[in-house]
Amino acid sequence: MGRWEPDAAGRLREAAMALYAERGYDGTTVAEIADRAGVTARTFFRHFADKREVLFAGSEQLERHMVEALAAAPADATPMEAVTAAVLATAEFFDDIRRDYSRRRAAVITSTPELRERELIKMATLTTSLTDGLLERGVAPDVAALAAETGVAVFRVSFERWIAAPDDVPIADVLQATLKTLATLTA
Amino acid sequence: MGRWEPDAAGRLREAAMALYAERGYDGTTVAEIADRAGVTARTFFRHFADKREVLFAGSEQLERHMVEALAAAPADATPMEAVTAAVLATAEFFDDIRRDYSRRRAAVITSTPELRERELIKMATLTTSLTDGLLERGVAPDVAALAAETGVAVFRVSFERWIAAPDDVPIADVLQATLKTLATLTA
DNA sequence: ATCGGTGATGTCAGTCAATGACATCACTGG
DNA sequence: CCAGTGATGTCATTGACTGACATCACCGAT
Repeated sequence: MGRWEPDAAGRLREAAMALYAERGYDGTTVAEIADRAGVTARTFFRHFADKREVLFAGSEQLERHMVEALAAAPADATPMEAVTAAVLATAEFFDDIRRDYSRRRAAVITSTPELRERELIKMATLTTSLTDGLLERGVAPDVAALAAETGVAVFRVSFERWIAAPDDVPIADVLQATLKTLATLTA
Repeated sequence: MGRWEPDAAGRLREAAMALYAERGYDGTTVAEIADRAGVTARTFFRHFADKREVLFAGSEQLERHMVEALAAAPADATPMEAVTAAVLATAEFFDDIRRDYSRRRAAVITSTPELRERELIKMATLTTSLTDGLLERGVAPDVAALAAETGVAVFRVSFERWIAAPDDVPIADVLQATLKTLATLTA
């Protein structure tokens, strides 16, 4: 396929993460990322819309997965039950291998305003998708929006906790714990 | 003060809004904005951090105002009562004159991803500030975060409604109505 | 009224993100 | 072995943003 080695996008992702972690986002140029990945800057922009997007490559996949889990929930499930299924489905994306990457990624994002902006809009998009999924299940608009918002909040909080947790704690446990906390809060 | 006319920042704001509305955000260059305002592009960047920020100039002011209103609430007010005071205080910023500007501004923002990102981070910052304000009132962290989030949501929804509402509806009424809806929802 | 300081602006040069147009190479199927 | 396809390289260009330095208006002190 490629002119040389395969998986240029993957190499670009790794190169970007390494350089962002090492020199910071602002201190890294696209040309440097491309060099390290063995391609040109032009190729970088063929794989990623901009310099930020390289850190959010998996997000569409995750979103699709959550929406599918939402749709796959039993027809008689309550809105919150369906959302819970979608949230729990994220566990399949974050195994122990991804944890180290996730940690470094989170560190870079929180320290870079431009990247925090991008993350916020990704979360907003995710919320919209889940809301739409609930609407297709016949959920009332108000309830759908609120349930989706809550689900994304649970995912966000859980993800942060998982990153900060010891290495032997799987994300599934954290998600369950967060959902339990939510239940006690609203009880 | 200025080399020529005063209030260069104000002229830049108006010029930017006019051009964004006319040619779109992407179709407008900073040089064009500066030209219309009678200054150079370099001066634009002395007043605004970047091309996006020119549309969010008043936000720090609004945020400060809300935080002050929050702090000024009676010591025995509940967290939600204090947040309500902060939300209602925004009415002083959006008179009828600002309405037309707000409408055009909203139209540009919703149609430009880059600007939506910036708006999201502004709202996130506002939420953080309100949370901090509540913490200083001795509110428990969980409650503070939730109350702040709710308050910002009310403001956001109200603002959208106000823009869509007929010209004779003041924003204060919309804010009250939204708060009332919230009360019935949580009842 | 003159002088010097201060702050805002202009000028200039430069870096870097991002995009369009076109050439080129690797791989595929016939 | 050849033509087609897709990914990549090359080149040129635009435009956002920054640093360094000069310049001008204004203000207070002399």
